[in-house]
Amino acid sequence: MRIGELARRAGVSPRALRYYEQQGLISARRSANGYREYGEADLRLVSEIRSLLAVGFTLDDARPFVACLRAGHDSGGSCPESVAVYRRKLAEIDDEIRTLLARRAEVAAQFTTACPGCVLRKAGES
Amino acid sequence: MRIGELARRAGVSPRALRYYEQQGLISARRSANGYREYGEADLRLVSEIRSLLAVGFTLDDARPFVACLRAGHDSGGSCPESVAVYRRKLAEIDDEIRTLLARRAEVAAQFTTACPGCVLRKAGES
DNA sequence: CTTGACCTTGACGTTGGTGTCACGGTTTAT
DNA sequence: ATAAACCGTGACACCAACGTCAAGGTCAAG
Repeated sequence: MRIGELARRAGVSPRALRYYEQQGLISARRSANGYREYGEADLRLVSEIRSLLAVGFTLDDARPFVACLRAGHDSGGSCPESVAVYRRKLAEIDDEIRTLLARRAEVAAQFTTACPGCVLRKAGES
Repeated sequence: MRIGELARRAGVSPRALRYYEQQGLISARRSANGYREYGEADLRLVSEIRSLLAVGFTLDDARPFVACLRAGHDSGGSCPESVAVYRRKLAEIDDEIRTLLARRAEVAAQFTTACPGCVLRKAGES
């Protein structure tokens, strides 16, 4: 199939697919006229990339997963490198959550300090 | 005082101060040679901006706070517009926290699905 | 034969808050 | 007088994942 069809089936833009290729995540053989030609396996690769991007992974993070699928594994996340990325990502997310919680507390503190009483009323006045 | 001194005292770069001015957050009179000349009040404005940026506010968010200080209030957060920003920001942060929690759960789910058993071991194998 | 839908590469725009030149004038100290 | 440190404006670089033209080649249908 050509890029337009793969894009439709995967729910992405052709531009995105060219970008993934440029980043070395996917590849395509070329037909005589220069058009990219994809197989069914590529749909799986793109789907994997998409589901990873959807949960906050970067394209770089997705690399080991794609490599894992290409290596013939039925799951992109079953290779050691992918597992490492999973762990790192979970740690990163936990970090961000902690940061946000701390930030929330700090904003709330600044708020009450700057305008005591405002917090409880719906339209605060100084 | 000139831009270099204000920058040092506020712990920012002169570049940042020029940017704040360009964004309409601070202003400076010019001495005969064209140099920006600041007063003590400007240090307070910049400090306010910094403490807001530090907790994830944008420069745009900081605008009402600066206006509030300029209007003579002793706290940048005591004006109604600032209070509105505080509320909005708290809501945004809460949203981000919820998003991150959901994302964390989803990543963990993908992880266990892709590689059941990997989660518990330190060096997972497929 | 021409419209129109598809494909190609290349390159700039987006977002925020600066960093980092370039190029030139001013001031201060020696 | 001259070097060092300061100031000015203007403009490109950054990060990520594309969107959106530009300018053109390809191909099937009518």
